[in-house]
Amino acid sequence: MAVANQPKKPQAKSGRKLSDAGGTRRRTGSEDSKTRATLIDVTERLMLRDGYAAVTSRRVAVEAGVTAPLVHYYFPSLDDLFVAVLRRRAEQQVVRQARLLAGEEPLRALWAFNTDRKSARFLTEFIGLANHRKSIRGEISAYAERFRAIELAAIEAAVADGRIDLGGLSPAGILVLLSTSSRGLVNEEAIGMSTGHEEVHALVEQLLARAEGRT
Amino acid sequence: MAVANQPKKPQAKSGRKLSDAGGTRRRTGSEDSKTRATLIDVTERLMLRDGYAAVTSRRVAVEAGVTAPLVHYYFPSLDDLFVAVLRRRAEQQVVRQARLLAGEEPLRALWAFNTDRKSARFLTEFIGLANHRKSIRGEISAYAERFRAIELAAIEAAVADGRIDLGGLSPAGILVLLSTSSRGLVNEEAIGMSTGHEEVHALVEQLLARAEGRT
DNA sequence: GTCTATACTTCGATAGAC
DNA sequence: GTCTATCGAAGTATAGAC
Repeated sequence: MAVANQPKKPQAKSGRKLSDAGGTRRRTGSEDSKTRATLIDVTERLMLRDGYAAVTSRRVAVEAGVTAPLVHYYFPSLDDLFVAVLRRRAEQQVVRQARLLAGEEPLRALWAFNTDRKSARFLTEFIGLANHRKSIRGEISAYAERFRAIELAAIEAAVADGRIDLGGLSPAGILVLLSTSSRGLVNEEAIGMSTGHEEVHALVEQLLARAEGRT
Repeated sequence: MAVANQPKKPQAKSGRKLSDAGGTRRRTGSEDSKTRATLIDVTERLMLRDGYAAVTSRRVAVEAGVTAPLVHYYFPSLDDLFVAVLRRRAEQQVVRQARLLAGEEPLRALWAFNTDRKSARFLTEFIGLANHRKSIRGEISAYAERFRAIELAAIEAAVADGRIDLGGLSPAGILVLLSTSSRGLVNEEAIGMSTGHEEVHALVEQLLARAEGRT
């Protein structure tokens, strides 16, 4: 008999809030702790290598050489950890993106930016995460939309001053088409698919050449 | 968060095997059991609603109104369950796809087929799963490549007999471009993104009209 | 300010009773 | 052919010692 799982306490049931619901906030590690940064690094690596579902406090702890509870000291809940990764990454990307889009060939830059393995994989993981953890969905889609808005503005500006010529095609349409397919390509590649990939790259290059000149 | 709880068994560390590694296969439920079909139904629903990471034997059991061990009776490991979902779904889709692609407007059919919410969400979940559970990655990408090959053949045939005119653009390139972006669109939509979506649909319609005629 | 001890829950999976 | 009893590992999270 013994030990059949007794009904435990009502116990806050892990209600998926960021940090703390509204009362007694538990203590957290300082923003500029080296350990904290390491935890974010490790989480990034895990997400890229095995997907968001592979991120657990224990695994992050092992990879970082610390104990699991320490992870919760810096990030009370896993959602907090994911959000920290998202924010750090987004801040870095905003800078990189601005530099790239300012050049003579914004479309080509966009394609390069979005086919970057790391960026594409990240965005995909976060989209999957947004679907799974509704509590951080808003944060994720807000960032994604923000990037898109910046890119759209860059393309529209380039069309306006004649740096690129889309032949009358919608800038927003082209942007989304390129963004989504670059992401898709990288994800397919990651699982070993390859049919048609070379052809898309050639096709896109052809379209970019037509819009921005040069072969 | 669910995530694999792999037994630490000595068992050939060569990675997960489907069903049984090589000896004593445990008993399994019959292929045509009603319960078995229900478990696959429930798993599909869970994957669509909360993502692959939300699929646990316990959750599946609750939703199906059975006990958790019964899930393992039909599907010794969770990977077996995922593979069953994949196979059943793929078989259904092959039929649907063949019917659609045989028509006068294969490109339009392709776009419709791939922007179907359920299909797109599924493929995305399986790609994520392939990344997370490497043991079934091959199975997943093999199916995806098989679908792509069929689609490619359909497009090439349509180009050959003049039903569509791609203006010299690569059929494989166009195919991958449409497939990846349709999937991306659906996923973005699922998390609440919308910038540029209308424009892509219009853009694609424009391109399809050019290739297959008609407005 | 940082980390350890530890609680409690849920996981995948198995053995063997019905 | 189906389900109960139960295991041991791993999961998130909290309290309180340094």
